[in-house]
Amino acid sequence: MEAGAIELDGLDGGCALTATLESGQSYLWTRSDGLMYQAPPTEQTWYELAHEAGFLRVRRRAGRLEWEGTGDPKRVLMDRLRLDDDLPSIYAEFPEDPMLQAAINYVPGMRLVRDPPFACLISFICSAQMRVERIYGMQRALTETYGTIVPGTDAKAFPTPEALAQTTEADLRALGLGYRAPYVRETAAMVADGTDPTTAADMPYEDARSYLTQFTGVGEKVADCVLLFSLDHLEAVPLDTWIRKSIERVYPACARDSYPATSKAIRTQFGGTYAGYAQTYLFHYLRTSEDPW
DNA sequence: CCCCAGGCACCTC
DNA sequence: GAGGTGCATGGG
Repeated sequence: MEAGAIELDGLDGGCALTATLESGQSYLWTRSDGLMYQAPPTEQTWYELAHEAGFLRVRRRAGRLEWEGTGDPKRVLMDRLRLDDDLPSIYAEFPEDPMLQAAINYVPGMRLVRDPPFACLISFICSAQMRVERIYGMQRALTETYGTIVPGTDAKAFPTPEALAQTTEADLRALGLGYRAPYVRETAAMVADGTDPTTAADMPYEDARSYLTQFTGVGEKVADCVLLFSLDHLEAVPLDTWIRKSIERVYPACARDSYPATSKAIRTQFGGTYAGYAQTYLFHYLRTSEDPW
C-alpha cells in the first residue's frame, strides 16, 4: 500500500472534500464511519473508493489531504477529484452575480468529480424523481449485490456493464429501483454490447448530449449530468428542478420553452466554458443551505 | 390522506 | 417539436 499527503493552499485547503463528495455528484464513495449524507465527518473520517484497479481512501486532516491505497492511488485521487482544475481561474469566468457568489462562499474549494462513464450513467438514470440520499442508497445496493471484489480486499467496486446486463428487471426492482429498473438493465445491456458512452467525450457538447440520450432512461438532463460529472464537458448545465426554480426566480430572461434553448441561455449566463461548475455550486447551495435565496 | 423527489418513455397532435 | 400522462418508492 502507498500513502502520502498533498498540500493544497487556499480555498478550504484547495479541496472542500465533504462538499465535493456529498453534494450529489458522485455516488461511488463511502465513509469509514458509515455516515455518508448523515453527519459531518471528523479529521479521522476517511472517504473510501473501491475501483477496478484497487482502493483509495482520503481525508482532510491538519490542513492537508491525506491519502492511502493501492493501484496508483495518487493518480486516481488527482483524476477523480479533478485536483488539477485551477479553481481561481474558473471562478474568474463567472459573472458578477450575488446568488452565485453566495453559493461559492458557502463551500469555497468544492470541485467537480470525474466518475467512470458507466457508473455515472447508471447513477443518474436512477436519479429520476429521487432524492440525493436515496440515489446514494440505490448505488450502494447495486454495488453490494452485483459489484466486483477488489483483489486483496473485501471491498466491492461498482458493477460492470456485463454484471448488470445479466440481471432481470425483477432483480433490480427488489433493490428498490422502481420504474428505473428496466432502464438500468437495458442501458447496461447496450453498453455491454458495445455502445460506448465515452464516445461522447470527444464530440461537440450538444452532439454529445444528444448521443447519450440513445441510452434507455437517459434524457437531456441525465445526459448533462454524465457529460459534467464524467466526460469533461464542463459547460454542461443539468436543468433539474432546483436549477429550474432558480432560473424562474433569478434569471427569468433565460427561461425558454424547451430544454436546449434554456440550456443555451443559462450556459451563456454562467460564462460558457465552466458553466457546469457554477451549476454545481448553485445546486448544492440551494439544496442544503439553511437560508438560500 | 396529501405531496414531492437531480425525469423519462410513450402517446397524441 | 410541443404538450399531456403514467410511473415506483419512501419520507414529510
